[in-house]
Amino acid sequence: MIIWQIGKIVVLKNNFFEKAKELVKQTGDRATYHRIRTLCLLLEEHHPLTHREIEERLNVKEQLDRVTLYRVLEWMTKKNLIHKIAGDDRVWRFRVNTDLHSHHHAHFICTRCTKVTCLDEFKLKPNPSLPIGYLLHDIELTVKGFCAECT
Amino acid sequence: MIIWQIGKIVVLKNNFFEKAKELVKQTGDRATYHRIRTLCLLLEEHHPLTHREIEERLNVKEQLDRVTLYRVLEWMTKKNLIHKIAGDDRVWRFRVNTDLHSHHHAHFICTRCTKVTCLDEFKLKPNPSLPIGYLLHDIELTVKGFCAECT
DNA sequence: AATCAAGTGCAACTTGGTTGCATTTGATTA
DNA sequence: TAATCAAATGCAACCAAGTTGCACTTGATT
Ligand SMILES: [Mn+2]
Ligand SMILES: [Mn+2]
Ligand SMILES: [Zn+2]
Ligand SMILES: [Zn+2]
Repeated sequence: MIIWQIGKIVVLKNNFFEKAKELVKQTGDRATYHRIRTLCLLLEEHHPLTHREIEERLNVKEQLDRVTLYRVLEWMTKKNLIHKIAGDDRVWRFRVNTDLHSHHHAHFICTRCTKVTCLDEFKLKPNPSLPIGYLLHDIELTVKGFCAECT
Repeated sequence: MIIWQIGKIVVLKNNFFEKAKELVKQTGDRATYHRIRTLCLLLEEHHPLTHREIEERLNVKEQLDRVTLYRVLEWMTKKNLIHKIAGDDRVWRFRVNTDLHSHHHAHFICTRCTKVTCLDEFKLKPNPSLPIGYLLHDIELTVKGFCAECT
């Protein structure tokens, strides 16, 4: 447990590496270094990240092939450790699924700076009416506009 | 005004070319052949089309450069003649904006056949609460699952 | 320590979309 | 009707996100 202090803001930084390791092991698949490291990063983050952003952050300390990262992210999505969000710039953004942060909420995307924010306030009604024969898997609600910094 | 009959279903096919021409002229910008032709096609269609799908349909009769089509679609979006929908396959889909078909409704995307259907039934509440400083421009609600043909 | 499928790195590829620039065209004007 | 000229188009080259194939490496199991 590390404590960061930025100005007057105190941030408690939990031991995300151990948490990530545990979560990866729980899937039953191999607990590889890159899987743990990537999940660890996503656990730390407060907003969804693109493949590029993740790659840049991870490559600061140790090299990681971009194809491997694509496969790691794909695997984590399949294992429900993370979820991905389709942006207006045709780029996926990834965010960890925790108990607190399920993917049943809306996302805000700033059309000026392209940053994505999760709108946890927004609750969606779980069973909308669909045409006959249609099967619902997921609902994605995206709000577009300018964020506080871009207004 | 042409009438088509498929089995017992009678379809009235309006003069979309003249309608398209009129709509393009109303913008004040140049009423070019490709703009009119593309809008004409989208007026006829019952569901959103990708750039590819539009290109294929238009190239049946006369050649049209793909870059020009990209620019025509971009222009029509800017002029609010059409709107585009972000799909899970990282491909834009375009659909005409008519008075009846505003873009304030939800879209269903089949994750098996990738077809997109407009859910005109779905109404969205117009003013959701956002964090302070955030400015809303648009809401996009996408429902994912299997369509009637893929279930 | 030996085993071997699962995971990784690398190169080559695919695809949707963009950019720069020379040529053509549609509305305006003479 | 012909001249004009910015707007629109066609073409080639480019870009970036994501995928595929295959040889090499590694983590769990024995
Ligand atoms: Mn989210
Ligand atoms: Mn629509
Ligand atoms: Zn912003
Ligand atoms: Zn389908």
